Amino acid sequence: MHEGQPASTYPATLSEVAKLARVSVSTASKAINGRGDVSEETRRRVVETADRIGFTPNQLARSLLAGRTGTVGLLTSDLEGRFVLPILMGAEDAFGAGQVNVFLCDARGDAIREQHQLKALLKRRVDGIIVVGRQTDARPSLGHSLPVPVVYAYAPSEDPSDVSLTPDNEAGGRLAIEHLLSCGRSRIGHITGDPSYAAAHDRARGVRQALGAAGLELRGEPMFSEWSERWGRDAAAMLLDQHPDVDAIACGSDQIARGVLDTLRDLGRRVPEDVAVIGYDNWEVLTTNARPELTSIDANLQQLGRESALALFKAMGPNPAQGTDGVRHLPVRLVIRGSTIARR
Amino acid sequence: MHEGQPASTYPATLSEVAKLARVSVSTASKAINGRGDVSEETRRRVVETADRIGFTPNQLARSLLAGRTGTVGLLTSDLEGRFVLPILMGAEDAFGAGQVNVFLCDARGDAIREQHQLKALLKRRVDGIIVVGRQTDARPSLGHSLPVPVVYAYAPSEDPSDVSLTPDNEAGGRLAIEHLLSCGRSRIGHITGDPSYAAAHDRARGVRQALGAAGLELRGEPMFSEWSERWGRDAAAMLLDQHPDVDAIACGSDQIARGVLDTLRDLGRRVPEDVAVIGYDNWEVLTTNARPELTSIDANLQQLGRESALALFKAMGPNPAQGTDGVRHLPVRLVIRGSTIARR
DNA sequence: CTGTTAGCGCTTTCAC
DNA sequence: GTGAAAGCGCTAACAG
Repeated sequence: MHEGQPASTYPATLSEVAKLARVSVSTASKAINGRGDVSEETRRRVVETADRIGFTPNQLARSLLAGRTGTVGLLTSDLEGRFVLPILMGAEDAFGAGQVNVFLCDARGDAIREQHQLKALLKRRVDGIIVVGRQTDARPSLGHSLPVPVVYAYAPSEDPSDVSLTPDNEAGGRLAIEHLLSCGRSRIGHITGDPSYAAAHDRARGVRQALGAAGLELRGEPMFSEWSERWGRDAAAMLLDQHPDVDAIACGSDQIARGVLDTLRDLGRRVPEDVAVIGYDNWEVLTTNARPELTSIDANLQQLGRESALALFKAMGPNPAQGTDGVRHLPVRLVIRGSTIARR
Repeated sequence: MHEGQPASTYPATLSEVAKLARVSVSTASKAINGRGDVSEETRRRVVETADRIGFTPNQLARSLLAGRTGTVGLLTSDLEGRFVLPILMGAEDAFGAGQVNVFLCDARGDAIREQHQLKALLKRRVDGIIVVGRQTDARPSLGHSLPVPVVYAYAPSEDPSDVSLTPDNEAGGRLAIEHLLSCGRSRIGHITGDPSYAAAHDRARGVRQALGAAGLELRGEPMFSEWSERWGRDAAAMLLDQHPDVDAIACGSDQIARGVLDTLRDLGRRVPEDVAVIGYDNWEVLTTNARPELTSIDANLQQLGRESALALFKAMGPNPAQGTDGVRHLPVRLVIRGSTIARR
């Protein structure tokens, strides 16, 4: 298979192929796309010629004709990309590699910029748009007056008639506690992050539910402040001071959990023997390097991306199934490591 | 400004606008693009009509005609996105928001997949391609037979006639040491990562250069193993055992530095008073949460992205300046925090 | 100032 | 089997 022509040359067109193969453009088209009835010999000659001069079909022309481009816009405000990349990968998987290409646009959390990017995507006739936020708080809808379907991933839309997919943080909180309970813990504290995040409250609610279901209560109130190791360190010290008997700490993020581990170590408490610790997010760089390695809740973001792509795909198809509207809360997953169960 | 029409409707075309505004398509085109001579009144009428029915010009048609699409492919094997995202942002900045859109393709480190993605990008007639690797080791060239210019970012191309931009790791190593020297340190060890990475060797070379220039020698040999906190912890213990007098440790990554900090703490060495520590990468989640906060070397990836975009831009333009070939090593930057200079 | 014409590269009837 | 012709949506000559 040839690699095309020198960089300076103009990309070959179908009519050039046709001329060289001494057939008409339409025949060349059919030959190359395996369509229609073309004699085996003609097809061979055309394909060979195309290969020789490095013909690459112009997808723009095809798209113009077809009315579909096979492109999708990923509109994000997730500067760090912790959420957007797994979602991108999941989407690429779901669409099937090479079938669909993704425009990644970063709006930098700016509504004006988002409108710009949206306009640009529409001009390029994307077949659909996935909007990825960086928090799980509901965000304003792009509206229903768009000519393409939209799916909201991670950050759901405020509008319940939009299609949104977001991790089930409440279930995550429950899952964390159920695991701690199953490890024989019962005196559990909860240190979490920024109270302006819905995620913090959702997880805390799950924590309370699971404790309540077991007839237990949280040690103290959930402690809110920020998603940082520093806060984890400080809060852990406070918690241990006020409730020296805690035998487990559920954390709102892995960063916080790392801080908690540090303080426990400083205070001479053994993990997990004296106090078990569980994080949230399963951010590998933090969890697998911790001492001991950190048990955590994984939001299955790649799966979320795949599902988002699937939902979009469905909405892009001929009969955009109506029943799938609203916020879908996707299951999360427990990843057990040494901070809750002693390794041998 | 209207938002377009209901999702079900077909996107309006220019000829529809023209019909409704009772002008010809060409006049409508001129009016909308502010081109040619159109009476003020006609322009107003056309623009108003376009707005009313939510006309969005079809960029595919424009591109087909213009021969340029205003799109760029970002071909990456950087699964985590630590490198690709800042580069993407820098590129978006450099191109000017909304002017250019970026197709992000993940090849998952697979050469076959990369070829697929490349083909897809060429079919879509991207105006240029930026290839982003996840290591600074040279990678195989995509070849010179492509119809569009290619710039290699982070991972340079093996082919010296390609345009490559990569951080100057050697300078980074020097910068780290020069900083430690300026802090009055002289008994310096070097703990770094995977010896199969060029980055590890380049940084180590810089370290040695700067020490040599000051008439000093490294304490022991550079210690290679893996880019992890665990290795940082283990190596630090070893280093302190063999060279108890070290007063500074230059680390090959922030992860390693975090591990080093942990061990120093465990052993009761004060940082930075007894031992100064410097990391590499300036990965915020690691540096700003460390105790004390970690001084580090920042590779200016966003800048790298901007420069890559600029280089591509130049190569995409009418006279693709020839003199810019080869590997450009971009300057790195020291970010001073509490692990090398005591805070008051 | 405005409209007519041609054509970007391709696919798709529909005759031959 | 093959080719001629129309047209996707738009812009850029050129006449009028």
